Amino acid sequence: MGNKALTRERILEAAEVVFAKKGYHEAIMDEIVQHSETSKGTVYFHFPSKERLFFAVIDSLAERLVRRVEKEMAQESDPLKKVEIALSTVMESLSKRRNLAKLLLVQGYSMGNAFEKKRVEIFSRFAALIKRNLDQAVEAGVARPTDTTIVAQAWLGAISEVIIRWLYTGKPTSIQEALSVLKTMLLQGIAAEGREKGDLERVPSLEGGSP
Amino acid sequence: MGNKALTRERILEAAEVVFAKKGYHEAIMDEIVQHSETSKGTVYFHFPSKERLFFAVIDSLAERLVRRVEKEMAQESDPLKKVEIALSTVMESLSKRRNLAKLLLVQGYSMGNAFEKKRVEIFSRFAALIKRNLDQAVEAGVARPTDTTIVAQAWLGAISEVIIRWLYTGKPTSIQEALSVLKTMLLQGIAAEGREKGDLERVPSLEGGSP
DNA sequence: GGAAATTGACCGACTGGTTGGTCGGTTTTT
DNA sequence: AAAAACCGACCAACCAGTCGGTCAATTTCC
Repeated sequence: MGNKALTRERILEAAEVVFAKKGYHEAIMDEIVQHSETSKGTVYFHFPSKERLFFAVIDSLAERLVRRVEKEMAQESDPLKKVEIALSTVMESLSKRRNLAKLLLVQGYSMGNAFEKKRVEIFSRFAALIKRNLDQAVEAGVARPTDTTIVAQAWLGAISEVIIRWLYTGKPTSIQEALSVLKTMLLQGIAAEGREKGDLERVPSLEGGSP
Repeated sequence: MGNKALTRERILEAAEVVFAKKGYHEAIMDEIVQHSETSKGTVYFHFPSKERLFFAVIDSLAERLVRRVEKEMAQESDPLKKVEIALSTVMESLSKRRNLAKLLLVQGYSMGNAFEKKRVEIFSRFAALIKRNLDQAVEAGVARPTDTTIVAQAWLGAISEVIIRWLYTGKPTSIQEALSVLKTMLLQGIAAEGREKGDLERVPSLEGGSP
């Protein structure tokens, strides 16, 4: 088993699972070791500490998600649509992968203050992504001029909260529906006054899968 | 110093400070003991475990905040204004007391999964408070009909996120300003279509203190 | 009234389980 | 044969919770 990168990946995956399930403190290194089918020595050969391992997991997940959002957005040119797509993509990804959601939205906190920097850093990446397009929407006159930094943050907070609740209580049963309510509310919250009715109605519901 | 209630209170206050500063796991019982100027035996005489002590702190803070919000709302009868007041009061309280904000918004998570129930429970109290008045606003035709449960949750999430960021990065410098941007956005997000312009503009900025 | 017993609040030295991290050694790769 | 990757038994620090005990205030009993 001489493939370094592969072993590293196995450890990362095991860590993702265990951290998501247990949270930082309750995740025991030995469990990650077991789950990764390597050994303690190996884990510590690849990652210098529990903390760094955790960060590596978060980073890699966030990276992938950002990439995905950027890719989806690139398909579209209308700024308001771009924003919509960013929202949809984030919501959809988080609601489809519990581990991802738990790690990015919740478990980080359980590190205590050590995590704050990291969390701010990661949330900021998404916020920046959204803000950029909000600004364009404002410029195009389709969104009301406002502090887009705050709005972007607030959006993430809103999404985060609704998904967290869903993760832990199972309510609402249909997260898709909730997310579409959410999206309508968020978009209306920034809409320019003179917008036509249709613009908000035609929100493409996050695809509901196959019938 | 034979006053039981007083000692209990001292311990609660010490715990509030230490938990807010360090988070659950990094808060060491001995530090709370020291800070409370009692003894380990006494702390464990009043609270059966670290976890229970933490819950007691949170509960007491949440209780007080809910009371305050309810009291403020009682002054007003217009449902939309009530909702506004609820928003303002929560925002103001959280932004004025860092300990409160940290404990209610952040540190709870650091307990790991044990806390989720509690957190959901507490957030739900506030969400219910907001939802109730949103429903009335919808009925009165001043708010667009929508899933008010989701909206209430989302609002809390948005507030929470903006305040957390402010707590940890100090940005934006003026949280008051941010919160008023936030409030405008949230209220516009639920406004009924036919609303007059003035209704959203006249948002009473969270009092900015004395000049 | 007051001695004796009881109770309730408080104290802090100690402990034992838990768990991140280490290290000497082995296997695999180059 | 040197280096890189891997292994897992072991260690030591940390800290929540315990427990034997003090002391003052009440209550009981003569």
